Order: sequence, then structure tokens, then C-alpha cells
Amino acid sequence: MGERTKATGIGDIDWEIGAARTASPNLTSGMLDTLGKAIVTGRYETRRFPTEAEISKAHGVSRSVTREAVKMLTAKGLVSARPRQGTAVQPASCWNLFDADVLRWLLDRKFSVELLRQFNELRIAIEPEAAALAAVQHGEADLAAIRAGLARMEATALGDGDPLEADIMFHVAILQASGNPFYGQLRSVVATALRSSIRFTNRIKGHTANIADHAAVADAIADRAPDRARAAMRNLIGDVLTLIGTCAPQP
Amino acid sequence: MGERTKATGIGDIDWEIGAARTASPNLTSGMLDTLGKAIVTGRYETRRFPTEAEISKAHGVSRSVTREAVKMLTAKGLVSARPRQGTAVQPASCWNLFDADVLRWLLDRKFSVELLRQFNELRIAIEPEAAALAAVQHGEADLAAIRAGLARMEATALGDGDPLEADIMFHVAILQASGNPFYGQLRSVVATALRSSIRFTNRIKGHTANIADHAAVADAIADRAPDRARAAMRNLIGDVLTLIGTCAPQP
DNA sequence: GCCCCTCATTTGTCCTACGATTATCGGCCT
DNA sequence: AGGCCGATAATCGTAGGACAAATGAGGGGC
Repeated sequence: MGERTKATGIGDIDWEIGAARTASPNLTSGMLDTLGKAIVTGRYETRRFPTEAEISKAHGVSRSVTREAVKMLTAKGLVSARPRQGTAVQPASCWNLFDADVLRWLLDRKFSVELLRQFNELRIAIEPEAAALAAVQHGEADLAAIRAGLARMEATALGDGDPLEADIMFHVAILQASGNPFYGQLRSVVATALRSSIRFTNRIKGHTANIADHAAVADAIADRAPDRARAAMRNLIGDVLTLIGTCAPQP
Repeated sequence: MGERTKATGIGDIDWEIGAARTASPNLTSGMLDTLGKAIVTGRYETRRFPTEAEISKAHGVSRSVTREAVKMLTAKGLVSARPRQGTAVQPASCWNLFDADVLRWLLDRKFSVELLRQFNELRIAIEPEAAALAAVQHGEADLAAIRAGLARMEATALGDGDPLEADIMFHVAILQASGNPFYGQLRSVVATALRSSIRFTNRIKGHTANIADHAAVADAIADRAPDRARAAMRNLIGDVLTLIGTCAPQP
């Protein structure tokens, strides 16, 4: 469509800025970011995904860069390509939501209470079980990391440091302590999503993270009491879920 | 150059065989598969990862193909590349285990009871919660799919059809019915891994899948009884875990 | 009217060249 | 002699052109 070249002029500028703003080590990862964000925000739900030639021209990069970015999107399940047919955006059910990039694009650009609730529905499955495993499996270093996270949370209650990062540190340390690589893999996912989640829950009512409840989890793990750890963590995240529920009752 | 067609037959190493055997739609995905398998099997734990030029030469493909394959590996977290420094395999903790390709490479090539146990430790977190959600959220089509899976399992008990695929169908249907895209995303992961898991557990003692326990889960979901569904599913996977535990007690 | 065939479009693959980055080595200054 | 510094080369990053392969679409022949 000739419409593209001219009519998307504004859109292109918008994109270019986005690509330029990201301090990307190379053009390919910049393209990956730009295209990824565009896809998850639904830009191609109506119009078809551009061809390699169109992308290259619109962004002023070589076809090599374009192809490599598209291949990376393919690897993350966002698109699929066939000769003569062009590249097509895959249905959202194919997207790899456990990829840190995909999740970041989603949360940065398409944040919704709905998405936040679904994510915490996942957390309430994962983290209590991870806490139970950690109670059994943890080594000294793991426990030290958990307690360090808790200590930082206490410090931030007095205004020292970033409460968000402290909270993330705590939850990530527990996932790590589970000793299970599948849980460990969720580190980046949980970290990415907590940045959105906590920012939101803290905004609701000056709601500061409940340190006592966090301490209960840490103590249960230290005592190697898996059932208590599971229950404590479940309690912790259950609170977040009800908080979200009261704010936006599901349809 | 027309000789490319012949040139693939040169005295190549064992790699070529692997690449040639994979019925891949294109060279890039063949390279992706070859390199991915080589990485997860630990081929580069001792030696360094080859440069783009070396890979291209060894496999008789162009540098473009090599680069695109490496980019896809990067997107899946297996490697990272820096100028002059070459491409390096990332520590296993960075690999995206929730990527269907990565998981398949791992299970096909590096199967171990340890890995199987860790995977089922993940299942026991996910699936009971998914069943509980499904009990609340499921629509008619979801329930029909779950019951179809159950029916196929019953049919296979009489020798009709593949029991493995029926079991997979059942579990996947429940994940789908949860209505949560994060759980839905685990479809491919669970399907891939169950193919290894069930094949193994069935081998232990002519152990055929317990249909009564599966039916209990389905009934609880149909009755919209989340707690009962969660407990029933937990029971189901707990059995598998103890089965694995008896066979290979953890170190 | 139906079938086959040509043609155009788009991804797939190859190639060559050059730019950017940085580890390494050799020489120079102190 | 030892440490600092610049040249060097290896490697990924980017550009751009050419052709192959696949495939949907439309035109020509019967």
C-alpha cells in the first residue's frame, strides 16, 4: 500500500524515537524492541504485518538487521513467516509469556488490572510451592539472601532505599533457594512483573508492603517448616489478590 | 553458485548428519536445532563456542544463516555475543526453560530422573491451581474438552488409541480451561515434558494412568468445586512424584 | 468454462565489503 | 626494567546486491 510510506510518517517518527531512546547495544535489538512493542500493543490486529522490505525502508536499516530482528520475534513465538505470504503475527496464545522481553513489552505498554490479576494468579501457584521447597532445600547462602532482602525491606520502611527493589529481592531469593531450575527461571519473570505489580498495589492506599507477613515466610523457611512457609506465602499473595479484586471486580 | 547443492556433501563432521536429518523447512531452523541440541548437551562446557565463520564453514552454510540461528539462540537465552569476544554460551540459569524448543532439546538429549523430578515439582505447583481456576472459570467448550480427554483415556485402557496423547490432552484441556493466559502458555511446556514424563512413569511397573483419579479431577471441575479440584489434582501429581522418588531417592 | 502456465511477490540463501569494538601484543616513555 | 599506550587483528555488526524457492494470482489455451 502506498498509504504506508506517507501516511505512517508520524507513526514512523514515533517509532524512531522509541528505537533511539532505548540504549540498545546494536540496531538489531533496537528493532526487536520496536517491533515487539508494536505487536503486543495490537498495532497489527487490523493491518497486516509489513514485509521485510517495508520494515527496512521505514526504519532505515538494512535487510540483514530486519531479518535478524524478525527471527528473534519468531523465536519468542510472536510471529511466523512463510515465503510469498509474508510475516504474520501469531495469536496471543502462542506468545511466550515467560520470556522477559515479551512480558516487559506487555506490562510497559498494555498494562491492565486484568493482566495484573492473571499474573498474581500465577504467583499464588508458584511462590507458595517455591517457599515450601526452599524450606527443605535452602543452603546457608540462600537463607542469607532471603534475610538480606527482608532487612532491606525493613530499612526502606524507615525511608532508606527503594522499597520496590527490596521486595523484588526478597521474592527472587526464595525462588532461587528452591533449588529447582524451573522456579529459578521464573526469577526474571517475577522480577519484571513485580515492578509493575507492586508499583500498582502500593498506589492503592499508601499500602506499604507488609513486613510482618514477609518475616513470617522467612522464619518458616529458616525453621525448615515447608507447610508453614507455603501457608505464609499463600497468605501474602492472597492479600494482594483480594486487594486487586476489590479495586476491579472481575467481569 | 550452482555448486552449493553439491558442496553440502563434503567431508563434514558429525554435525552435518544432525543437520541433514532434521526435516526442517529451512536451513536456519536446522542450524537452530543443531546448535541448540549441542549447547544443552554440554558440548561447549569445555571448549569455547565457535565463531560465526567457523560455524558457517563447518556446516557449509552462509554467514547469514548462521547469524540468524545464533540470534534465535540469543532470543531464547542460550548464548550472548559481543564483538571481538565471540559468542558465549550463557549459564544454564539463563536459559528459557519455558520455551518449547529448549525444553525439547533438554528432554530429548539430556534426560535424567533429576530433571523429571524437578519438572513434576513445577507441575504440582501449577496444575492444582489451574484445576481450581478451571472449576470456577470453565465454559462449556472447556468442560467438553476435559471430558473428551478423559473419554480417550478410558478408551485407551481398552487398547484403543495412544494413552500418552490422551493423558496429555486431558491435562492440557485443564490448563486451557483456567482462562488465564499464563497457564494457557504452559500448554506447550507441559505437553512437551509429559511426553517424556509419562513414557517414563508408565515404564516403571506397567503403571497405567490412574483413570479414577483423573475422573475425580474432572468431576470436581464440572461441579465447580475449586478446593476439591485442587486437592484431586494435587493427589494425582503427588503420586507421580512419590513414584519418581522411590525410583531415585534424591542425593 | 476449466485447466495449466506464466508471472509477480516475498521470504530464503549466498556473497562481499566495510564499520565498530576490543583483547592482545609490541614499542615507547619514564 | 616496568608500566603505559598505540597499532593490530580478530570478531561481531551493518550494508547492499544478487539469485533461488515457494506460492498465490491472473491470463491464455483448449
